[in-house]
Amino acid sequence: MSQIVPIKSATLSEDIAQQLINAIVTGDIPQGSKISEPELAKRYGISRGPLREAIVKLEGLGLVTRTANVGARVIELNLADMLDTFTIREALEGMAARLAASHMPTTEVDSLYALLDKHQAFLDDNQDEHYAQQGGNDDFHLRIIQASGSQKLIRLLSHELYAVIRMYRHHTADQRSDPRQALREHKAILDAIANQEGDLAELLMRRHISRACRLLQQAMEQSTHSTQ
Amino acid sequence: MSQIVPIKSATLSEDIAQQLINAIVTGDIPQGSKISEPELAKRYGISRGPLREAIVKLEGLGLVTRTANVGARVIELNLADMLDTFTIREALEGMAARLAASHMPTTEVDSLYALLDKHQAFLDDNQDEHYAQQGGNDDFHLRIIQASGSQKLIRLLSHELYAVIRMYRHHTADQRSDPRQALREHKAILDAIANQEGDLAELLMRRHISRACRLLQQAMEQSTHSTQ
DNA sequence: TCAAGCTATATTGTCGACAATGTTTGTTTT
DNA sequence: AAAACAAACATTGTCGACAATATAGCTTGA
Repeated sequence: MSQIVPIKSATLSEDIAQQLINAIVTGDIPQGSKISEPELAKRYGISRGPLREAIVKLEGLGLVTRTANVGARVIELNLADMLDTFTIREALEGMAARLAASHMPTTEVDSLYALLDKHQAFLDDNQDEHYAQQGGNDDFHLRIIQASGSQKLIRLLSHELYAVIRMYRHHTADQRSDPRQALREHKAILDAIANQEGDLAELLMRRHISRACRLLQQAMEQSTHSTQ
Repeated sequence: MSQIVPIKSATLSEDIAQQLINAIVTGDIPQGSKISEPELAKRYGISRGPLREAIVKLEGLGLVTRTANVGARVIELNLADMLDTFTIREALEGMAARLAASHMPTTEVDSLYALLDKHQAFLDDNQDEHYAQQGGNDDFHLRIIQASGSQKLIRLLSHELYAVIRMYRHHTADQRSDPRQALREHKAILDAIANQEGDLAELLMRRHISRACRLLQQAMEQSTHSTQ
């Protein structure tokens, strides 16, 4: 439970915040565990000042909860919270798809089609399936979010929600996703965006996320205790 | 530009954060202005430690932006950002209405009908019209959000987004809202929720917010310079 | 033996001071 | 006179120490 790799940011506080985010998302700092300021300060070799600022930021990201005069704890993952998280994601990312349908330039549309073709090739070759399944999936989604042009959507989704979502993925060993089905859905969404059909794009994105949610739910119900 | 009323919270940091939120939302600390740590620390009679933690929290709420080694500034209100904000609100609060249609107990439905009746009475008597127009409006919306049962929706909307929305209201003098039309829309939304028609409730809520957004937009375009 | 209260310990919250970075002012040079 | 450099100043970032609160362990009493 370590990996104290300095990320060299402008300020110690940001640096530590990023390290803590990584540590929590990957499970390096386990869910539900207490955040001890003296311990972490010693581990990272900093004082408690910037560390506390980082913790306040984590609270804002919803990765830890704080109680006055008691301290911070990493959130605990459970089914209800996961469903809650994906409800938000469905609403926001559906809206992002709608906006992308109006805003996305044709060059970016083409670029995304190329990306999906690459995913298709990965699947056909069965080569590095995991990439297409995880990173590739996020890649597509993040670019749709970017294309929405909404600064607040970008921040809420890319920087805040996705931390928790990745945390759920990391903590759910078995990922019974169906990459080919996901890719089909991605293509349908992109088609709608290319045709500037905002309503349809939103609808398809919401269904797509809802389906991913159900898959994750099944995986979680399967391994109720293996996730601790 | 003062009002240093202690709010007596468990911790100085929370206290100051709440005071700063109020000060920014009401315009006591003007939009775009620099947040000087020494100045504020002296004004509130605290040290810079808890003040900085409060500022980090404000950054998380999107009320200030920070630059490393330079400091924090209050956000600047403008049309694009307002439209962006209401886009998020439309997506999230639409989802809240949908969930409320499934979750809201009949007792709460009745209670909300009573609330709307009270608003109706206020309007008919033309007595304290401003209350029904502002506080009452928020009252209704916040209770729908509560009824969604989603902790994350409640937090995102009630605690984060609404701060910025209130800021826009405070900074836009002329509020050409049509309280009677708003009330009609509220009733329609509540009807859909009472009938457990989630799709309809979401649709109506989104239209309702979209309309409020357009009204605010007109008011802002009117007084482009009076809002500074 | 268990519960309640007290004491000792550890952790969080706050403070003032120092270091590092940005900003402003004044000077010099072209 | 304008631009570039330098020094003085102010602000932010970080630190270690102290105060306040919570937790753990021990003692006492029923």
